[in-house]
Amino acid sequence: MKLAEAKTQFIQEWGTFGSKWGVNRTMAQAHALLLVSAEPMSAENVMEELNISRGNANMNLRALIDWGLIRKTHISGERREFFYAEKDIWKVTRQVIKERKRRELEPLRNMLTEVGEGIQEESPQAEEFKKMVNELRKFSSSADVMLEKMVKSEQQWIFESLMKFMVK
Amino acid sequence: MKLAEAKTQFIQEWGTFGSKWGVNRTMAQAHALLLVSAEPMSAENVMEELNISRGNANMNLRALIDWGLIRKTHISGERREFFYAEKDIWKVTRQVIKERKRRELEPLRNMLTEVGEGIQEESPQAEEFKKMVNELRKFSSSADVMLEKMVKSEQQWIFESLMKFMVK
DNA sequence: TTGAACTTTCAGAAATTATTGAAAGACATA
DNA sequence: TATGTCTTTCAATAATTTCTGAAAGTTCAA
Repeated sequence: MKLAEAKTQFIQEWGTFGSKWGVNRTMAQAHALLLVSAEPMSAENVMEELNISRGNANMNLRALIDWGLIRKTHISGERREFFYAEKDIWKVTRQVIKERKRRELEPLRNMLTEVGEGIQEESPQAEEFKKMVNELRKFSSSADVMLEKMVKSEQQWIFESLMKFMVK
Repeated sequence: MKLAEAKTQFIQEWGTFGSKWGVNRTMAQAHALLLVSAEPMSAENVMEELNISRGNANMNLRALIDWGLIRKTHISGERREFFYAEKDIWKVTRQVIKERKRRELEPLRNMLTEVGEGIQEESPQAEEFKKMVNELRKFSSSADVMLEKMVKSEQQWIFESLMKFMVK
């Protein structure tokens, strides 16, 4: 297998994977591209590699910066900006957890609190609703604590530790 | 807050949440609806509650069955089918992990193996590519083991245990 | 075996999401 | 402050995803 084709396949499938998880396909592809690039890339490079427009490249690179997954840099003698990805996979994972938690999990938890409170009705329907909302709230609270620990942990050993612990 | 409006908000936001994670919004809404329903519901009921067509209701209820999140049942004297959701949140979580792992993580891991093997080239670019693919493979392997343990675990205590363990 | 009740399918339509490209903006140099 | 280079924005357009509804399929009681 040639490098170019392996790289293309990697980028394509990473894009597909991203889109199954609600991430813009192009954003995921740009991330994949930078992850395997030995050098920082310009917006121009990214446009060429992914066959996308300048606007699209700009928007998705900015989104990756907002997600904390890539950064801008400058190369001496060059005017334009270059982009490079965080390559430590554990750091990448933590960052993704952190952002998804903030953007998606926390609003959901707020909603659960909101809809769980202040329902006076005591019909079986109301009880069932309150019970489920409460179950979800308890669960999300545990998950939240766990994810927060992961975000703050410096090491990937969490996985290994968890594995050992759960042997049983 | 009235039950009806709390329920509507819950269903809507659950749908939004699902769509951010790559789950069809209507499928997530139907799941939310059944989660908080005290009784099994007919397709007709679901159509009315969510304001969707028969075809849409049918497809999304079937998808939920395929995901192992709801089941069909019969009510004596009734000809049509009724649907009810698994309500144990830990079981629901395990089932979602199991399915996403099977549908999305495993193909990705196969891809990593495929593109990582058989690249002869030894340029810095090729080395960088191979290194990253290998990092991802190692990481996904750990994650895979961890998720498999979670899927097989009978208890939600994993979270609590993990929390204690990680105190540090 | 017929037909009423219900379920499934899927081609076309609608809604949503993503992309383009041109214009405006920013910045550095002279 | 003019000019060239590069970046950002966003309205219009395109691509993708989802939904509808009618027809076909299934089931079952009579």
